[in-house]
Amino acid sequence: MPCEEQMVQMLKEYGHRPTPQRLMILSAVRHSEDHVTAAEVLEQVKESYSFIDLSTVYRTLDMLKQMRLVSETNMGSGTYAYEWLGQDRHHHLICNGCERVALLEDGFLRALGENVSRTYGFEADMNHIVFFGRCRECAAGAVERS
Amino acid sequence: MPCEEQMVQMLKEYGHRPTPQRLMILSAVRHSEDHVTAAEVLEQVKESYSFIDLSTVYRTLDMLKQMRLVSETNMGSGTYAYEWLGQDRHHHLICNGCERVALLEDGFLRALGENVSRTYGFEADMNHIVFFGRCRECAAGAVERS
DNA sequence: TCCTTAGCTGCAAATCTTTGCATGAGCGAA
DNA sequence: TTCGCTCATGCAAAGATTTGCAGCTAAGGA
Repeated sequence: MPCEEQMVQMLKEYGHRPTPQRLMILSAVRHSEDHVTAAEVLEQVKESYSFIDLSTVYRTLDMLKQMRLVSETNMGSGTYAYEWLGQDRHHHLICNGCERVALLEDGFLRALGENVSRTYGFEADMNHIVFFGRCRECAAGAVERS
Repeated sequence: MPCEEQMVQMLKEYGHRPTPQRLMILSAVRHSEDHVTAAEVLEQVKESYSFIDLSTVYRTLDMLKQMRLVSETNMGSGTYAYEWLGQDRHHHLICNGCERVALLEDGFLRALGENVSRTYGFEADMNHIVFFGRCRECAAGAVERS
């Protein structure tokens, strides 16, 4: 009960209309365990409303990103993952060698964000950052790549 | 003279063949003042070799990225910018509000990179990072977006 | 309640990037 | 130098995301 109303309120606050489509998309992202792609959101919403269009999903996700309710992360090969920004901020380290995904504690980036803010007055969105690079094993394996 | 040979050497070292296409693409990126897009590289290479294909450009840029000779940066609206990684590492702060692009000194990220390396043993590519967020002015302007 | 206006949506098309495949070009061995 | 193998390329098609547009809808004022 409070969840949906809260969302409606939030959208209005930002001058956005709380349309059914938006609420469905919002709910789909919010109640996902993990990152989701736009296509996955589409599938999920289609279960209750089959006329939903992918472009609407993208547009809504973009809006949610602007509102900082959702993070958008480039996962490498041309796809984006979206994630609800709950309390537990976290980030990723993706290895270009073995493609393993490791967790990066928020502390590192929070510190950087504050630093940047102090220096440049720029409020960086440090919500869900991905750094690409090489994990210990692949770095040791030296010169071998894809 | 040394420039081209050096590149050939580098490619071979990594087990890649120094084909004419690759050398042309490489040269195009290397001698660009600023970031370039794949399409811009294509145009430039076409001046000397009109059969070059966009997919070859993408594939080569990807290879150069793996070799850490070039950085790939998501510039927002679905396009990527590529840049030769010379001595002067730098990064960007892009405002989601006014789309202005500001410079971020390398020191901030070098520190973070070393920190991450120490803690996780992960060698992050901190070559050309972009953080999105809000600049001072837009943050002050509060609730107004796209 | 009805009207007006601005904002949204679905659809279709455009962009940008990636991938599959057959042909062709480099490189080392003989 | 020639042969054979592997890697690269160009082309075409597939994916993923963005954009333009006409019709539809929510929200506030009359």
